[in-house]
Amino acid sequence: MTQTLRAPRSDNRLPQILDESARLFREKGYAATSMRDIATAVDMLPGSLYYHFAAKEDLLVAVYEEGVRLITDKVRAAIARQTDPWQKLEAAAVAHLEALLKTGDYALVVIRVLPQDVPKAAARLVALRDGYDNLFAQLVAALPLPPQTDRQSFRLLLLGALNWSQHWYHDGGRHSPRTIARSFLRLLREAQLP
Amino acid sequence: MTQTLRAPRSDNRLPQILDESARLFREKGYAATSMRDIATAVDMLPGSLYYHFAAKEDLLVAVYEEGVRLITDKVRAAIARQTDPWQKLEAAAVAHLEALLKTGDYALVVIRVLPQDVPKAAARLVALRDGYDNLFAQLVAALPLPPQTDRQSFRLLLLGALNWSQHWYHDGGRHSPRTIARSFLRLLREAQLP
DNA sequence: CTATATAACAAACAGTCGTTTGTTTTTCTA
DNA sequence: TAGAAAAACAAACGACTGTTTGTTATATAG
Repeated sequence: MTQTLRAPRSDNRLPQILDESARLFREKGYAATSMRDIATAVDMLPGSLYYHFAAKEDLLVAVYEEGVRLITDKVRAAIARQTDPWQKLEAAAVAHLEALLKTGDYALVVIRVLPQDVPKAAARLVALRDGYDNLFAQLVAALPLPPQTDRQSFRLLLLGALNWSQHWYHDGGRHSPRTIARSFLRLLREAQLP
Repeated sequence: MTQTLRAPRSDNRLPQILDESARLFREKGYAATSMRDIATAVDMLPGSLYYHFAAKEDLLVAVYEEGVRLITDKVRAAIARQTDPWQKLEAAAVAHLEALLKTGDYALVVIRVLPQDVPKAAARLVALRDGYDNLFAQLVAALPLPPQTDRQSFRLLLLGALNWSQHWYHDGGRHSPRTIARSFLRLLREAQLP
């Protein structure tokens, strides 16, 4: 067999394209970010981007996938270090929020760009998010809660509040992502204590 | 004094323009909605919209203001019917969520369009939102909570979860906006009971 | 009835959009 | 070092963008 595929060039600029795309998609949103914006940011001509991505939507999907992968990895790693169900959930919440607010732009794109903004790729984005949501559903399922507790609402309450924090969080604030996540969880946990 | 101002025409089409703008801004977002989209929806020519609004941004601000007014009115009315602090908050949460998920498009534009999407009007939008947030801050301040409770986190947790519900709520679901708001509040309240 | 403010049309403006095409430069492999 | 693949440039395509301008129809007040 002949080696038909060549190794990618060493100074690959694809990461840079993704980085700047993530930054712009997060800052301005998907629709308001033009391919020319991205091209300018990476110091290329607009057409050159189409060597790496067939369409603007594919560029977003790539950023989105990387964002989901990033959050998922962080949360999985955080969970693995704990054994107690409540501590697992707290670790997950902290990791989730730190991924959103500290990791950078990829993660924020995931919760800022709506699937409906990218009709042709919407189903793919929704599937990616659902897979992640399932992670939290399992954590909540493992909690020792009173039998009448609505675990779905519990998950939606926590995850919604965490995701919404992007709108009011700012870097120099009194609370870090870690303390925010912890104080949310404390408010929720005290409900279930004797 | 002479009457220089004339009464507006009876079949004023301004409400229709606002309605369709709200619908489109909610469905597609601000950037992805064109003036031609709106003009088509109200069966006008694009240029005719500029008789009513000087710019696209002004159209958004008008929708946004109406949205804030709508939510605020609903919540204020709901609060007024209650006396107990917890019941006031629950009534406010229910009204808030019903305004978002049942009232229509105006209210959703308020939490779906980010101020940063409209640079020239951003400050105005932020001010409108802050005024509304203050309403909830007062309700939380009135709650009989243990002294060590972080009331700011409490408010952000509740309001964030309520606002995020737009992303997963769908009309035919098992839970109505009212039951969602109530179950969120129950999860939060049980923490503070003896 | 007529004057006038209201509200729309009709048509275009310059600029930007995502994308395509053909060509050139750069880099790695054999 | 020659050849090929990778990665960029250069330039344009048609469609669409927010907006402006001049004109026309319509309703209402005097």
